[in-house]
Amino acid sequence: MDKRRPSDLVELLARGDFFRDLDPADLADVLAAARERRLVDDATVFREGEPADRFCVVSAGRLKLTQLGADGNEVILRFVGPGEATAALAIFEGADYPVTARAVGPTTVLEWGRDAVQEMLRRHPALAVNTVRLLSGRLREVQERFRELATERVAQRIARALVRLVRQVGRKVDGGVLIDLPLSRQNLAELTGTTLFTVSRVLSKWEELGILESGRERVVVTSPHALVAIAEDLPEERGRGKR
Amino acid sequence: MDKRRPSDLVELLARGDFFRDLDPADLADVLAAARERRLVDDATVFREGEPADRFCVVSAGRLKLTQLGADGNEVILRFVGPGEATAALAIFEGADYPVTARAVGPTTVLEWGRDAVQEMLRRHPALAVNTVRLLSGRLREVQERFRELATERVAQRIARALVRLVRQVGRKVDGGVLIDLPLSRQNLAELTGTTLFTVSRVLSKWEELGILESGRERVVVTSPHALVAIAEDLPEERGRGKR
DNA sequence: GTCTCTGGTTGCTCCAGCGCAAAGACGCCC
DNA sequence: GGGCGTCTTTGCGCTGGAGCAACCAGAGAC
Repeated sequence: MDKRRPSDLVELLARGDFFRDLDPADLADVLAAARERRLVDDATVFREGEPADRFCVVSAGRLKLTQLGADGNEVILRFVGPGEATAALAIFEGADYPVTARAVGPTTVLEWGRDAVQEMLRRHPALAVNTVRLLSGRLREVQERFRELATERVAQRIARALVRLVRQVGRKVDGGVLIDLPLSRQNLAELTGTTLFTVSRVLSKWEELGILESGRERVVVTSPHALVAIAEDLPEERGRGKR
Repeated sequence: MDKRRPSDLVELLARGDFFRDLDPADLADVLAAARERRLVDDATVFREGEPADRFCVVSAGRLKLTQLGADGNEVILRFVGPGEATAALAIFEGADYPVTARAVGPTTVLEWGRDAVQEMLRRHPALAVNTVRLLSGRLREVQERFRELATERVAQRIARALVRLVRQVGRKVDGGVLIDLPLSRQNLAELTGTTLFTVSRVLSKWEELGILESGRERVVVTSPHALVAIAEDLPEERGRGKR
């Protein structure tokens, strides 16, 4: 993670969601305009409400995007992994960041100021299309989660969150898939709109049922299938088709 | 609403969120590529899951965007008024509509096929920026509502929904502001992730308190101030600062 | 090894809000 | 203007899950 060479970064960007379809020469250009920033665990990249003046791509590690409610309780909107972009709205004058971004573990990000972003967009019109695609995807995902929150019960939402995390940061280990991210009960609660108590209870139950194993900030899904069944509210396994 | 002339439409688009910053000549061009479609109340423009092949701007009336959950219960994502665009993702090949759009009352929309949209984008790069701005705005709004749903209680959410509706479709009448849209308890429930029963109870209480007057599919806010206070959880009025 | 700190568990209580049923009120159509 | 269908209200019971407190466990720190 330390001996990162420019060519690695070029490859990362080429694979990422924002700069794809740019040829390597252009990527090198783009990269030249970036500033790399190293963050320690839990460092803040930008804060909700601040004027959005820079656009950012994770080059290593991971970011957590959150929003805070009135009385201090947070909501996790999503995690941003290597190659992924965030703060696309930094393109405009006058906008504020709608979320706070914090590092999950040691993390490095590439940042571009607004001017640089606009310059890039002008030079590479394909980027505009990528931006739109990216935003559409995010929008769809949040809408989806909104619907879930509005219509599903807690267990189902937790199952969905876990399934997503497995897909996003799952790592095969023996006995199952590890969610490769320090993930506390509190975190899961903030992802699903519930409390750490309820999450704890639900996970305990699933552990009894052999669906997963969990420890301190650690979840290993041993039966992804069963989890999906719960997430999708399929009658699977025992007839738990409640609602 | 019937004797709509092209010049009216040009003006509508110029004021709308998607085509702003185009000059009238270009707008006429753009308009020439559109198809106008008249819809009766509750007619479907497009359905969740269908391949997204057309982009659309409301020219008169209003659309309701919904998503359905597993067992038939719906969620209302937002209303789309005259001049507003929707289905921006129709720009891409292969995407499906993530929501269903239905007319609220007699409505007319302008539609463009994907090819036409891409042609427009190519000819008028400013449109790409508008698209990004538009999507950013939507994203921020949904994220906001997600946070509310995750952290706030029902009454507060209903207050917020009403405040938004007042801003969006409020019409001054004597004694307050009418929400100019047939709005049933069920609708409010689908906007706020609750049930029509709870909405009914809450509205009754507020009616007693003199905050609003409501009838069949009709809400007149008589004290917007009080409603905002509830929405923002300010200590306002009586000391009801629960939570 | 022990101390401390953070995170997890679990029992208990309580209540916001859901779900249902039955009755009421409106608007509309013929 | 009478009937009907849709929307609304309200009482009642019930429960999912919040909130708290007390306790437990593992991981560093020293």
